[in-house]
Amino acid sequence: MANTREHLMAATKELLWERGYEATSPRAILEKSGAGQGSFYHHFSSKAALAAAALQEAADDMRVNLEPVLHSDAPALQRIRNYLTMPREELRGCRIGRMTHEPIIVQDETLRDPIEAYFSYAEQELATVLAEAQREGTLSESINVDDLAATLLATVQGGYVLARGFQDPERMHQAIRGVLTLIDAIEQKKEV
Amino acid sequence: MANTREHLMAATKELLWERGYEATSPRAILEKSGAGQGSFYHHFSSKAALAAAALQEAADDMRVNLEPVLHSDAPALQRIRNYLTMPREELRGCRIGRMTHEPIIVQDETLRDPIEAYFSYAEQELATVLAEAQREGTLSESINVDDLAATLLATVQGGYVLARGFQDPERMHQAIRGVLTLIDAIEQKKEV
DNA sequence: GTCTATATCGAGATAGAC
DNA sequence: GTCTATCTCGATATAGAC
Repeated sequence: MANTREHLMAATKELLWERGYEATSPRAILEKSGAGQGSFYHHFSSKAALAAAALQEAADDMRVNLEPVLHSDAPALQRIRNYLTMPREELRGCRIGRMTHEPIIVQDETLRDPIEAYFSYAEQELATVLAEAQREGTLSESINVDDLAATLLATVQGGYVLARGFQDPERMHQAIRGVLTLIDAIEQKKEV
Repeated sequence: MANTREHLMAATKELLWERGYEATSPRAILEKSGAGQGSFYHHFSSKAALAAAALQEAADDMRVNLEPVLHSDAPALQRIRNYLTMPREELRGCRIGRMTHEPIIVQDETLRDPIEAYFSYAEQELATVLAEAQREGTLSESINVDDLAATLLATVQGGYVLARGFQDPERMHQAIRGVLTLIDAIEQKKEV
């Protein structure tokens, strides 16, 4: 197989999402990917190395999903709403955010890097769109866009936590609706 | 030791907070608690049974922290602000929320129960205080208090995720500031 | 680049003495 | 109630042949 490496990566991405890092064993990766023992340690020096590569890919996937939503030709504040309401796998949790509570991930530079980079990217992008909304006149200039961007990200991340805690996707939607209501309430109507 | 059981519980609460369920081994619990093998399985039938008891206690602790903040004699909306800004161990994460991403926790009724119960309690309490704010005239009646309560909880939970992802407590504060700003913006000034 | 065999260690629990 | 000994299994690799 020329693409054994890809198979290993794909299996690892799935397993990390489902079980996290510690609970994902090389054995499980081999079974899911169909690769053999030898292939694993031929392509990657360790479980950590494979996981780091898989996390990087997962973060890239998420960027690819986010990009069109925040850069459509809709008005800025509408793009923010679109971000908040974009389809999500509520019960599976966030592939990136779910890793943050494993000490081993947070302590290992290589493993934490893709996570921090993704969050950083997402906050930046959101803040940029919020700043556009200010220029368009729909968002008050008095709002700190970096803070609000963090709030939006946090609401989504926390929404996943609630959905999983209750085992009910609706709990995430509820949190999202709440923040949408706040945004509606502060939206400045443009002169006509 | 008459209170070996308590020592086991206390050690487990700490370890669950720090490492989560799967990564917490009976061995580690014994070392931290100072108890011996025999005591563990004398007092608890399994690791899961001990963890369930420990999670229940942790949730109770959190209730005890929350209660005075939401039931002080401050105006309702101020109590909400106090909730959002109460001191937290940002980098340690939420003792309850951090568990939600472990499949084994979510699948086991006994383990998920204390988590769901705590979230349910917190949402209820927040919603009640928000409804008081509506009666006091500082919060618009058009706001759905259940949705907003979910948003507040989610912001805090997501704030933990961000703080851990960046390994920076400030990231949580940022998210909190953002939602405080929104609340300030929608607050209805009472007639004087 | 992939395979099978082997090694070491800790997890999670049981057994039976004290 | 607590102790020490023991058991079984899976995690995470390494070794060396093909």
